[in-house]
Amino acid sequence: MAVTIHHVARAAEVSVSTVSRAFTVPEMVHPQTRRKVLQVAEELGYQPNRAARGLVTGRTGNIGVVVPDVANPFFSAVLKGCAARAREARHVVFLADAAEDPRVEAEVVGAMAKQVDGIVLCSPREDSAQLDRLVGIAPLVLLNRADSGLPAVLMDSADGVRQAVEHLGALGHRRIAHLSGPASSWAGEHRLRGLRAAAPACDVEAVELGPFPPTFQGGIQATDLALARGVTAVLAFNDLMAIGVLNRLAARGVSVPEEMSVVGFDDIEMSSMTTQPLTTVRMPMEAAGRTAVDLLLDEQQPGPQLQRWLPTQLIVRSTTAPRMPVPVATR
Amino acid sequence: MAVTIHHVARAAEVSVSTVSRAFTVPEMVHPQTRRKVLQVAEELGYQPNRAARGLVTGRTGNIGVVVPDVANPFFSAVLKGCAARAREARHVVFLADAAEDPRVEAEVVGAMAKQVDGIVLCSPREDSAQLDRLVGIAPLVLLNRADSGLPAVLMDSADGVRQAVEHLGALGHRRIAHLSGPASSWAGEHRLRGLRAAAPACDVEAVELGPFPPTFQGGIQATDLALARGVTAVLAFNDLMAIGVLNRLAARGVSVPEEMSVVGFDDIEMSSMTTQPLTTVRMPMEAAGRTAVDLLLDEQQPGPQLQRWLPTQLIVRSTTAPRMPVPVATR
DNA sequence: CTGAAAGCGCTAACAC
DNA sequence: GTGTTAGCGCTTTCAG
Repeated sequence: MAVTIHHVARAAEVSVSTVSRAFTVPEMVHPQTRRKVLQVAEELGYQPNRAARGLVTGRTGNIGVVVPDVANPFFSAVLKGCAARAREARHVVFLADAAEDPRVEAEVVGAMAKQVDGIVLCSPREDSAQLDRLVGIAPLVLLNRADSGLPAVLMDSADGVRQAVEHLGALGHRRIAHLSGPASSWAGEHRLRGLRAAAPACDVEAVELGPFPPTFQGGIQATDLALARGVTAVLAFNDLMAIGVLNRLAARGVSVPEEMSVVGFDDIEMSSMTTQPLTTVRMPMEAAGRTAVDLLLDEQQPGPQLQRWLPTQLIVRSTTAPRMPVPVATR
Repeated sequence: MAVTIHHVARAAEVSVSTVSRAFTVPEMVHPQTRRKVLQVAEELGYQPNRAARGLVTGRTGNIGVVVPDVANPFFSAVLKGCAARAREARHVVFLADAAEDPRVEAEVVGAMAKQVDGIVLCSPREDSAQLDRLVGIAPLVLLNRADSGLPAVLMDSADGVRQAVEHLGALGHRRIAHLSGPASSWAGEHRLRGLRAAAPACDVEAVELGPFPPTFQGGIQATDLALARGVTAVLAFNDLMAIGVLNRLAARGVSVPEEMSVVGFDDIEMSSMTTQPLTTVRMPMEAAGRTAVDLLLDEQQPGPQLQRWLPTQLIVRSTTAPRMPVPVATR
């Protein structure tokens, strides 16, 4: 086995508790002793076993993060935020990819439970009842969903929708399509509510299409439906879909943004990676990850229903108005 | 505290050892006893504490993965592969984002060391000496780099370069630029060797440019240099750069692939997400992650210098030949 | 087949 | 300030 606290104690000619203290409460040991202990530890290459420590303290210094799909830029950005914040707090991140499967989600929560101080559940796919059963297994924070009275980090995408609709409305668009993602998506519901509130207020008609898979292919598939409904703009569930839409529009000879405006959600990097004029609602994903970890670390007293809303912002890349007559106020 | 093995033992009216055995060596306990134990455990919601188990068995059931940047699609794909393979082996993944910083890399290896059965180091940025110091702290597997006699998973990108050069050469390109990424990249070195070997053989002249940051911006920056050197094709370090190149070419009014062919490395998803004719060398990243975990799990006897090479493949999306006169064999 | 007991590496009272 | 000791939750001899 590796070098333990006993080896250090022996070599430094002190007791194990002194070594332990030198690491955990340095100010409690004589400076000289401390120096010697730390030096010996360094020489021996001693690193405290965090698992053993966790066993007795009850706190592990690990943060669990469960995502539906690491390869999804949305979640890898969240993950990056979590990892960064965790590191600042001298914690390490435990990751599980739930492969979009609710059962796997529950399973990994169980597997990580005792090895972490808390778990960030990103856009969990399970239903409320399943979620309830996880409460108590470990401190939980939801990201991108509010449920089961758990603390949650949420993005105000309803407001993002509002900004998008307002923008399009101001340009003269009167009929826009909303391409929804997976039906079970909490964020999707939330956006839809935002859409239904914003559309009448901006004098635009919202055509609700979907659900579609939140992918490039989903975008392709959705485009033809949108085109058939005679809209002049589409609001896609995420950037992957939006890029699919752009591709399909190009294939069908529809020019963007002259004949059709496209607005995407989620990922800022992605939109900078297409040469197409894609307008985006920027979601602060990395900040969301950081905030979720914050909540976990602060969680001394389980404040009931603690929710943190993060703002979203419309990034406009194209301002072309639709070809239809733009109504002018006549007074 | 949560429900421990003692609670189960008490409730099932057996000893802790029996409960333990029911989980770890089921065939060693009487079927009837086993059934009862497992049932009671289920009812109580008991989950073995893996940290405690690890303390005595020496094996934790955790796999550590260190990546320079989770948000990079290349690494998130690797991560996905690792997570998938780990799950199959009933292991969990411990993730650390090293933020492209060699020091952080060494640090997190230390932090994870005792909590994992082994660590996958993805494209480590540290130099050989620093790497040497990590050997022994924990079983290590390198991904995308060969060094310090450690087992490694490598992608045969030199062969990918060969395929790309051969392809371009066959189309009549005689002068192509190679945009390299970070200078310290092992994979970069390896590709460069591939390039230098392939270019003369295919009768093309390779203009080596760089190093550039392996980003969208890096591509922008590199493009102007490439253009000034009068090449008809560029081979970008990765797809992010390639997309930057495409954007910059568009901005400068250079049409692709008529006036310039662009070949990228790495990410297959990415290339399906641009409407531009981007040809790619496909890197089997997810498979690489899986393989790395395989190596870790198999690692009974530390086989000296065990290396696994994964094939790469050119995905051609555009076959336009350059405008320069194509040499025709006259015989 | 099952139970009792000895730790895994560490921290946290409790003494000195 | 420092040492001693009792566990944290679990597996694993060693006896029955």
